[in-house]
Amino acid sequence: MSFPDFLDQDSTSVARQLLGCEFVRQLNREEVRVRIVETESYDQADAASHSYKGQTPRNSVMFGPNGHLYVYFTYGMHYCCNVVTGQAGVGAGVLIRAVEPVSGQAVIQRRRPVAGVLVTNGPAKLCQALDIDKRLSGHDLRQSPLRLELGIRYRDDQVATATRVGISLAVDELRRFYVKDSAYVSKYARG
DNA sequence: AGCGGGATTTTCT
DNA sequence: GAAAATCCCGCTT
Repeated sequence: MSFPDFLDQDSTSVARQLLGCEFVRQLNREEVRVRIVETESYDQADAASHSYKGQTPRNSVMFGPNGHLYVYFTYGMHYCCNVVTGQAGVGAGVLIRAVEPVSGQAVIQRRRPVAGVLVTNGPAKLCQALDIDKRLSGHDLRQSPLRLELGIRYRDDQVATATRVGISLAVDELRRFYVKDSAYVSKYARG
């Protein structure tokens, strides 16, 4: 598998295309592979984005080269991770909201001893499962110990578009994408 | 199935 | 000093 070649595009377009891509995490000689099934896009013109008010020490990774990982700490307790998109100098990225395990389930289970889909069906849960924290913020996803690879490709009829979760600004924008038939999605649109 | 609160600390006003 | 791109538990319908 190879590294995605579309990360220089608009973050909303990238968010759709990241569905089906895979994270490969090296943890103490063991490999964990997960497939991305839910994403949200953020960029500088977006009032809900960390980058909306310009570059700060916290969000500076979003303004760097695409293909790096932006990890932020929130609610006093949780880490969430983004794939940085677009051109350097512009603050944009895609929040990874849910993944489904492909291999290395035993390692995930050890880090998150909960049942079923609860292991990775949310942005902070998957960071806990994959041992992602601030140490990996700014990491280049072309390299170990955390790589991003092309995986499977979903057809448009397998993908739902929806509003984002957990924000109070720009709440109506359709910037969230998820795989309709995945049990690991954090929140399904009502209907 | 849905609501409400507590945990806990970084970041910016 | 308040809010935060969340999660988990307990209680109510």
